[in-house]
Amino acid sequence: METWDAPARVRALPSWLVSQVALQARNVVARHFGAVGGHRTQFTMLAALAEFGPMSQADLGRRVGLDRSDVAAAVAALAADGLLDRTPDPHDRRRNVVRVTTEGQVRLAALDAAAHAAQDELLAGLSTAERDQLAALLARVAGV
Amino acid sequence: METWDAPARVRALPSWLVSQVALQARNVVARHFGAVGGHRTQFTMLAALAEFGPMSQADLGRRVGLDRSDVAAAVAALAADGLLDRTPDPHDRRRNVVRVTTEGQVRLAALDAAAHAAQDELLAGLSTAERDQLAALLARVAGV
DNA sequence: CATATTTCAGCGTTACTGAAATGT
DNA sequence: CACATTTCAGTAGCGCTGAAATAT
Repeated sequence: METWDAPARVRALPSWLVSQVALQARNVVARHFGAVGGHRTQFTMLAALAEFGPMSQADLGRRVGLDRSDVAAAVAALAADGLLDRTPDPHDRRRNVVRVTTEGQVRLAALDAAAHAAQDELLAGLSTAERDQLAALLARVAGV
Repeated sequence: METWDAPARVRALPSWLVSQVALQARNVVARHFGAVGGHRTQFTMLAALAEFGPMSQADLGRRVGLDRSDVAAAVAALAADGLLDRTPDPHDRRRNVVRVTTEGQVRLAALDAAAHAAQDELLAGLSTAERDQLAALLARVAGV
């Protein structure tokens, strides 16, 4: 929580501020997810499969904004842990159909709780109304 | 500017939103700085030296939140380009005293203009009041 | 033939660690 | 002796590219 008194020209840039907060967020979230034995990528992928149902790896990547390449690696790791199930699509044999297992749903619940705890720690200095305001503004900039 | 319809659980996380915006910011800023022939790191370092005067590399790193290791490399590159001047401190011969050159001040002005253009592009969807609100909230979370 | 999917090997950037050399 | 500074070599996460193999 040290303050390094950055130059005024830098401190005034939203792009710099958002990068600083993103760095903090990355560290806080990684620590909370790590305590449950998971990663940021696992959470987004399991959440997408739980919400939208089984889909191909390419669709999964497009859903959560992850590269096809990284999805392949993450899916392989999650499948190895039994958290999701990867089977060839009989209708289009280029594809793998990916679906969450029961074990995966348990992991997702744990990651969800960890994610919420991380938000509380990250945004400890803001009121509920301010958190909502921040989230709304960020969502508009992100185009989400 | 594609929207991939992320899962609700993920989309609602400020930590995820801030990371998405930080990624956009990184790309926009890199493009604008690149057009001037510079980097994000150069800007923060030159700005700190211009605002606070000559200092050691360690102090410079603490100012702008950069690692000692990365500062050494960046200072060497900037010194090679004549944008700053690095001389041994006569009072403490472990240290290098770093100061901006005239050429460095010219580059800083160009980077400053590029930075502002990048903010405009990044925050195009927000009003001036909303940009200020976002910056204020981010500054509080960042602890700056 | 053009296009799409999965997979792998590798790159660039950012933040960081560990350790050596030098000096206070 | 403990500590600080500079520097280098190397690591980890993240986002990405290029290309091969496979299938539509």
